[in-house]
Amino acid sequence: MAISAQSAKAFEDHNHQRCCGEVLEQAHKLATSGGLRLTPVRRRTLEILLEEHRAMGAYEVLERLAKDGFGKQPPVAYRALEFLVENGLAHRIRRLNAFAACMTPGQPHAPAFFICELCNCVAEVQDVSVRQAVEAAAAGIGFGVSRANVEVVGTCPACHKGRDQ
Amino acid sequence: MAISAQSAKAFEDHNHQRCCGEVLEQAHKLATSGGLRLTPVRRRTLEILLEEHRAMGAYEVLERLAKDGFGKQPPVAYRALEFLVENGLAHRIRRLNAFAACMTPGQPHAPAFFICELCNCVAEVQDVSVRQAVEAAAAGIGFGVSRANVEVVGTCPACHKGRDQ
DNA sequence: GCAAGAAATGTAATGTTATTACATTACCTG
DNA sequence: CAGGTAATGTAATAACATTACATTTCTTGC
Ligand SMILES: [Zn+2]
Ligand SMILES: [Zn+2]
Ligand SMILES: [Zn+2]
Ligand SMILES: [Zn+2]
Repeated sequence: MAISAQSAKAFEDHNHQRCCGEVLEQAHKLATSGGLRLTPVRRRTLEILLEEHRAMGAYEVLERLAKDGFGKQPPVAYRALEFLVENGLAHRIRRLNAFAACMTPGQPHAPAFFICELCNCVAEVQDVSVRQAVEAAAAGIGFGVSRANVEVVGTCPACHKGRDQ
Repeated sequence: MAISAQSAKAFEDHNHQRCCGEVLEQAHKLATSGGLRLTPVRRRTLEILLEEHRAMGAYEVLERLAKDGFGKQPPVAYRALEFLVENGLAHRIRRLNAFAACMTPGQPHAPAFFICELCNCVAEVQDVSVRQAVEAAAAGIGFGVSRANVEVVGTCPACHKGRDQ
């Protein structure tokens, strides 16, 4: 049995201010050490994604950026988001046509996303056993994995509880 | 270790005529026994999806349907596709904004999709261990799973071989 | 410091995917 | 065959995403 289910901050009571702060700091470190340019739009985009543990559509991000004085056209948001995704600072959630900040930037990645269909919160979990199962299945059919999306829809602990009343 | 990687027809030499035929027959059975109405548009849509082991966009399906004398507007395709998905005769591949015929309709379902980024073919694999890993991860964070998307991008056996020359 | 090139940003236009709303037709049921 | 329900057809629009190109900012070798 492989190591499984790490903490899913999104579903736990936690100091979110600090939670964001840590991720932003980590992002900053990665930028300086890795030669990435975390420009104002990009940084602001990451901050916006970090505000809540949920995914945001590109146009929702764009609206926020426009209010903050950045450009008003879709490429402004899409470019910033693309940069974040390519550099491991955000993830794209295909199921939602949306983006979420990465909660463990810079670390080895095999994320699974758990999306609550009631409150829309999204938890990113680094789960080795899911990845291993995918790799094993791929090996069984001679498939070479380059990227895997694991997106699970259901109810988060809080909403799950509420529903059973 | 759980049972893993069943056959992935899409990646194997096989009698595809027969492969389609079986799925269509199975779909027909399900329809009659389950009280589903597999109307002409819906049946034709399924046939179109079955022609190749790849996913098709709704507008691509629509074009084909229109040529066959059905309606020319998006809802024609989207409705037929929605019907097929809801009744387990097709799957939606979020990663591709596209749809693929289900290769094992009527049977218990925990599909993972393997998408070749070179030839665009898509294999549907019923893999218990992937599902188990997802369930375990979910249990670990108190999440109640209702649906899971597992979509893996990479290279299929044929393309993988070709690339190593 | 300052030109030349590269990277990032801003904007307009357009392409692609998906849904809403409503009229019409086909189907079932008594 | 009337009355209700499910399915289909069409128009309009919404939501998501990309291309193309002008402009600015940053870097780098001199
Ligand atoms: Zn937090
Ligand atoms: Zn991550
Ligand atoms: Zn086949
Ligand atoms: Zn299936």
